Amino acid sequence: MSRASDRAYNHIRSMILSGELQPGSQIREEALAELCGVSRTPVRDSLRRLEAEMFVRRNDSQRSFVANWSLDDLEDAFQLRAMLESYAAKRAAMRITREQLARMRIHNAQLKQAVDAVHPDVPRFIDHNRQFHAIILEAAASERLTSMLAQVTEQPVVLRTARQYDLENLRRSHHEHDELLIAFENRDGEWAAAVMTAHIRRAFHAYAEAHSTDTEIGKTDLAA
Amino acid sequence: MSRASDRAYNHIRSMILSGELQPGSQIREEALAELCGVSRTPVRDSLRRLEAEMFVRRNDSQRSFVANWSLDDLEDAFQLRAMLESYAAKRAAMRITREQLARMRIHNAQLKQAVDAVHPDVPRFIDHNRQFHAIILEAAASERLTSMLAQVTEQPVVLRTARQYDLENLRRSHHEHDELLIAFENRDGEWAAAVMTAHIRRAFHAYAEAHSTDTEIGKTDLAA
DNA sequence: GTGCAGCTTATTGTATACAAATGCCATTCG
DNA sequence: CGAATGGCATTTGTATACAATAAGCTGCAC
Repeated sequence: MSRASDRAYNHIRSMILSGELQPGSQIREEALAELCGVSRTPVRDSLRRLEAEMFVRRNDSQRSFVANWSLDDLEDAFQLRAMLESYAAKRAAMRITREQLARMRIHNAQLKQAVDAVHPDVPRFIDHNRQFHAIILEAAASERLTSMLAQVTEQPVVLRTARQYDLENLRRSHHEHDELLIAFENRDGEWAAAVMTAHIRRAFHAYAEAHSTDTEIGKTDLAA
Repeated sequence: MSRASDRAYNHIRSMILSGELQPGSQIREEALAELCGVSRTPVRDSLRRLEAEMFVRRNDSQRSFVANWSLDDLEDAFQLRAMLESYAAKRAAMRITREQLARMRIHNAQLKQAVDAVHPDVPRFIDHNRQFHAIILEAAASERLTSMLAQVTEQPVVLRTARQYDLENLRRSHHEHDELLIAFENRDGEWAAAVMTAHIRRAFHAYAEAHSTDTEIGKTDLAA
């Protein structure tokens, strides 16, 4: 982390994810270099990486822009995520350890608490949800899969405002996680994969519905 | 293509795929820079890209190495490829044009000729096969999918010596392609996806079998 | 007033110099 | 004799300078 290159990468990436760098806006190496307090060299390194991860795009005259996804792109990403994460579940079912299962149960209990409390804490839910899924990926033990999933899982925050999923949906996630845990305990990869597919698809539909009703955000952010 | 950076990228990539740069061997920026006739800067750019595409790996002290895949990694790649390419087939079924179908038929006829001739021409088969699959990807029209598939489709040549698939297997590929074409004509995405899954899986099994009997290459190339 | 030409400016590409870090080897001390 | 340590060599990281390219603008001609 002490490398300027890594700092620049993380900085830029988080600026994209947080929406600080707006989708579609042009990126100038010099400007980012000043922002990160480094020279253009590490910024360029970072841009190449982010480009490969499709967070950054370039036009034919080598100008860089923050990726701006259409709703189609987004649905495509969710489809890919459903497939990849189901595959992860299948692999994980064969390899997962008791210790990993225990950690998953903890996170699942925590995310349940987060939405069942009198004052629901959605960010906390999101965090434990993320960790729950991360353990599956860890158990799947495929570097390639991990890097591919990163590309379709992390998305700019402007496209998934925190309050968008209603609590009912969040609670259903919790129950689907329960079912995943049972599938893992039985080391039933097919079952785990099927549950995961349903889980991700449902999440997307909830998401798409929330956005189709929210015409204001939908119109402005999802326009090409 | 006139950019030194692109030239370096293509050069290094092809050296990896051809086996000229052996899996596991260390990469020194300076050496590659001389080889490509450029400075270290574009070489570094290329290495970052190739790293993101998992053709190049780095240890914890920032040294780069040509990726060296285990048999497990390879099977993993094929599984991913089966999923991704099935998804491509599904998308393609909805979008493919008459013109694209026509081109696919031409390539399929050509690859049939290549293996049915008195002197079978395996490289020619491979080329038309590649183009056949490329058209499906083109019809699927998903950039993300395209870049992901590139990572699991292109592999060092040392791991797939030209003669490895016997002609019988190649002919079966031709017939599976025929079935894909019918599925596309009927715009039946599920069918196309199912055929594609079977197609890729069979190809992997033929491949794995050829390699398990060829202990010499298997031992030397697939060792960690 | 409109369109094109050429220049000006902004931005990226490349090379090089130097700094930092890593690995290797030899030397020394227990 | 083995392990630890210090310094040297190799390799990568970063900054900067300059070259090349593309965009934008100004002014001229029609």
